[in-house]
Amino acid sequence: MSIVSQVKPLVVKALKDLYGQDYQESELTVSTTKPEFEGDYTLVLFSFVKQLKKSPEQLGEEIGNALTKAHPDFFTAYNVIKGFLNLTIPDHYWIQVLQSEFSNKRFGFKEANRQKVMVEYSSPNTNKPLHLGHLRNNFLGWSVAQMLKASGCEIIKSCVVNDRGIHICKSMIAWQRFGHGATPQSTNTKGDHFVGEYYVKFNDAYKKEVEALTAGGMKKEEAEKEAPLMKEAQQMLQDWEAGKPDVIALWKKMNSWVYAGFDVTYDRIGSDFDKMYYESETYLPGKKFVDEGLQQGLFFKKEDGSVWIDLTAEGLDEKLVLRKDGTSVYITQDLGLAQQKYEEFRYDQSIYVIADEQNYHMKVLKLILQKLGKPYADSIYHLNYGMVELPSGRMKSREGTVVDADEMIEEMVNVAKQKTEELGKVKDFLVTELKELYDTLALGALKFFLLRVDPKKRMIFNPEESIDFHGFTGPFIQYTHARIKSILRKQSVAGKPEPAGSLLKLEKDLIMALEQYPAVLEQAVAEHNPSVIAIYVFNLAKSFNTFYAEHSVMNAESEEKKQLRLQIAEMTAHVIASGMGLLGIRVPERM
RNA sequence: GGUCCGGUAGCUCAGUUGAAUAGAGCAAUUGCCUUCUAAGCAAUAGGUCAUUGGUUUGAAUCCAAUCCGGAUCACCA
Repeated sequence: MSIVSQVKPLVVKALKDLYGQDYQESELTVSTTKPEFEGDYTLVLFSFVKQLKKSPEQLGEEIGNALTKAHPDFFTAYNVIKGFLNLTIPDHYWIQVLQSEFSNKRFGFKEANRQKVMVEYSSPNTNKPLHLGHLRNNFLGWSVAQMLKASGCEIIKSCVVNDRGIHICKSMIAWQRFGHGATPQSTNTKGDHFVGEYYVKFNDAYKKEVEALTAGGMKKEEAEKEAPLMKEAQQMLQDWEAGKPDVIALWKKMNSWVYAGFDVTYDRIGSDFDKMYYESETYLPGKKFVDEGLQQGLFFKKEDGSVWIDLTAEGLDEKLVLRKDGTSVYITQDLGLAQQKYEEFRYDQSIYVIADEQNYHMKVLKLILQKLGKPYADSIYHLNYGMVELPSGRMKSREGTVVDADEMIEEMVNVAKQKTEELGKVKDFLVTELKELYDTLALGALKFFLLRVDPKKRMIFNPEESIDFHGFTGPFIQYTHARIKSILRKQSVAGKPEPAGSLLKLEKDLIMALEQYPAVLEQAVAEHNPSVIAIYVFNLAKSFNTFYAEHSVMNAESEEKKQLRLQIAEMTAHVIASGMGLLGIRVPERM
């Protein structure tokens, strides 16, 4: 149990005993004491002033006095400054916390709670390679799943592959026209990049066709519809839906190239899935929702045969759920997929990791399911995150301003290699060890960079400045871990160390920080927010480095001190590794 | 235009269930490697918390209005 949750009931009781007033724990503000004041935890007194009709100073004295008298083992001192009661918790209490948890690898984690949570993330298109935005999605989804697992949930990670539609046909047309039988193998290109190039080629050629038509006097809008390439793509989509064998064969071939490419990237970044869904298989079942909605009178049919739902009462618009030609739209597919997922897994919660540009879509999806009375409707949670932008603005595939995921990782590995070589600390590493270290550092830097910011916020990525390896970064934390491990290799913790009397300030700071890990985890899970962990782990690492520069572990003043510091070091390493693990970041033993 | 999100140091971001002098990192300046890894530590400097008004003992945080930026409101997915 965290300190705060132990302090609060004692304060409530003191208030009751002293003034006969009942307060809820939620009415109390208890936080760690600011470093410039004496004490460990602080109670804010202002909120009682009015009701109890006493000055803050007087209240502080009375409560502080009562607490230290009633619990001399827990509160050893207090002071009152302005409206704040600062309480001191004795060293032996902190030492006890340390000794009971320092070797607990599951510190902060919870036992299984029988909650089943589905996390859908990544969800790529098969017509282009992954970019920086996808990486944010992947890292976020994977991390949130890991956090939920640590909090006791059973997790099903799923991925919906967008493998059908007009955009896929564009790549196919372009390859037929311009490919001349080239393959990823023959051109030595990663499959997803190979197909992505044809998507770009299509758009270039299409643009030219449109220009030619408008030059001939046609309106732009009309030209965009009449361009031969577009007509060809549309025809291909129809052929695909009709199951025309040669089109299906081409589609399968090109998709297999893309999947081979994706697999390499997923493997590299550590994304994995328990269940794959393909839109080519799930886009049809949604249609039965349309019948259901019509029967319930929830949907209505327009004269042209298209089906709609009226959400104006909810402050939204009329939303199309079925085209006039009877084919399904995006929302129809998603309705069907939600049902399919629920039938298969009977989840308690279903988390969709999708960018915030789809907030409206997800709102409508949930609303429709609620109106249809689906039992799983309320358990849908849209974990929305902001776009990753460049200093010049939003990334656009068509304008070639996307930061490609594979290239990004490669560049990070190069930076890691270069910096490591400059420092020259790992000359005795084997080639395979070096490779692993560079990967660990590169991905650590990249993941930390993308996860340290609140997911809900848009973030700006500046490729000029690239990603740093100093300060608030993954490598900084990884370095701290390696430092600790270096000590522990030289001197391991003895079996049953004795309490070491009083604590120095920096020792206590570290134990206090470590003690907060479970509470931090809880908050991060509640908010579905890995950045809470990232910030915490960074501050912990910083505290350790401050301590490290000031005090020696190996040459501590006494054997007791040495054991105490070894315990602190070991627990710090555990918590760093644990927290980073929840972010999907590995920590090296040496670097 | 409707709806939603955001605006904090030169830059990137914390802090937003109201609480002490608004915090980090980067960039800048300055010290510290003969003892556990200097990818580190310590220090200096940098702020009209978009603006105005309100609520409050107390506001970056809550409310209202305004300004600026973004997303979305497709028979695309």
